[in-house]
Amino acid sequence: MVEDLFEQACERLHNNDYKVTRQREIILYTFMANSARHLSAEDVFLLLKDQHSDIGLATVYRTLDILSELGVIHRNDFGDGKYRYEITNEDAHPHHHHLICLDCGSVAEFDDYLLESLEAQISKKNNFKVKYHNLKFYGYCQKCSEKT
Amino acid sequence: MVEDLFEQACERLHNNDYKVTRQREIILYTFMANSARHLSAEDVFLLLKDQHSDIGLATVYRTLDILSELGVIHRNDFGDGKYRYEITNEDAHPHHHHLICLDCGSVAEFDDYLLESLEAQISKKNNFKVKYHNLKFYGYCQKCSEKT
DNA sequence: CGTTAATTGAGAAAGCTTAATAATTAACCA
DNA sequence: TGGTTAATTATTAAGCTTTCTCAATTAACG
Repeated sequence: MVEDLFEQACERLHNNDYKVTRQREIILYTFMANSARHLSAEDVFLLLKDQHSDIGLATVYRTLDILSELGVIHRNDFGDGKYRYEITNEDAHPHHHHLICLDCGSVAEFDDYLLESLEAQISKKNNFKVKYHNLKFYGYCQKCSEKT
Repeated sequence: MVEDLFEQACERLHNNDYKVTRQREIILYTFMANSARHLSAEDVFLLLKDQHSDIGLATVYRTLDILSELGVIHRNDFGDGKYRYEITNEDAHPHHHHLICLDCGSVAEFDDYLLESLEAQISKKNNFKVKYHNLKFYGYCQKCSEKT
């Protein structure tokens, strides 16, 4: 199952004329090992620093671009000035959206089955071909609510 | 009505110990005169270039921060690397969300009355105090759909 | 009006991301 | 299996939006 994700990613690289390089493999494994987190480019770079200090920051950025273009990872913008990525795994963790705490910055998740019908309505009403949507709720998580 | 917006904004500045300066007035008028657009800081700066070339870019940024903090304008992030602002006018143009064309970058709008109940559900289910939400649909506008 | 603290303009600096380039390497084929 | 070729890489510099610094200016209050 986990291996499937890796194999699938390599296949996508191959099918799109990208080479399966050591650096790309390592970055892929990093996302698989941190599937619960939302990693920025620098997060990834720092995670590699000990074991793979030869991998440059620019390579991390380029790899994140390619992997998100291929849908292997998903790019999020939580409004904190940097993009954050998470591995895509529709089986174990289907399409979802985010709850962002305005106080501590923590990110929780919720699934979005409720949005499907809304998307159809919007498309029809506005003559707009929706490809994807993006929904974020900002507020205060339980911990931060209790603090005050 | 239009004057109300201006008066209201000045009042909010005053109530929050901000001064009503010439620069802030001019930037406010710029937003009122471009209520249909989503202006970036540089857009505003360029609009002022002819008549008010003495107003610096830093002042524009600072003013946008204050006005959006006070809710006079609203800050949008359409994912193109810069923030875009529009004047808030709940009477003439109630709370709404955006349809962003992946081809030409145009931004259309739709109202969001459908989201209110979803927000309540999310709050309850996740123990998360929602303050506001942000919904964007990405896809292709009618024009760009017809091109192909 | 004079005083005072906020605001301003200009330019430097920060922070994230993207090029440029010369050296390295994955992938294909003989 | 080894040679060839074009993609990929590390490093460094550069780009872009936004924020900071600071001396000079100005709005607001009495």
